[in-house]
Amino acid sequence: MSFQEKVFAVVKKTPRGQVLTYQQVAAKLGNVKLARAVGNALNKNRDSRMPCHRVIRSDRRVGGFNRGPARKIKLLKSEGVKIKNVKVL
DNA sequence: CATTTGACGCCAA
DNA sequence: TTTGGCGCCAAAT
Repeated sequence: MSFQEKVFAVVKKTPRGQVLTYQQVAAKLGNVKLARAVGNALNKNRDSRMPCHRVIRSDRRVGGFNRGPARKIKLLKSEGVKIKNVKVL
């Protein structure tokens, strides 16, 4: 199982309305420092069935996304996650 | 095989 | 509070 597949699995588990941090995902994979690689994996895989918008930064900012925060924020809000500007609650 | 890239995280100025 | 710099890792070049 490749690194990205693991990331994929973890993110897929994320319940609707809940968000994970890259750090948290990385921790599940065994090492917190993998946070970067996690984001990288999502970026490269970009699977449509992968709720990558539920993955945020540890400082609670939305973090990276495709085409500005709007897209991700919108999706998150649709799932019941409230956002204050770029901050996730 | 050596470097660069990137959706991160933390700390010091 | 906002920058900038450094460390860390996987995948792409």
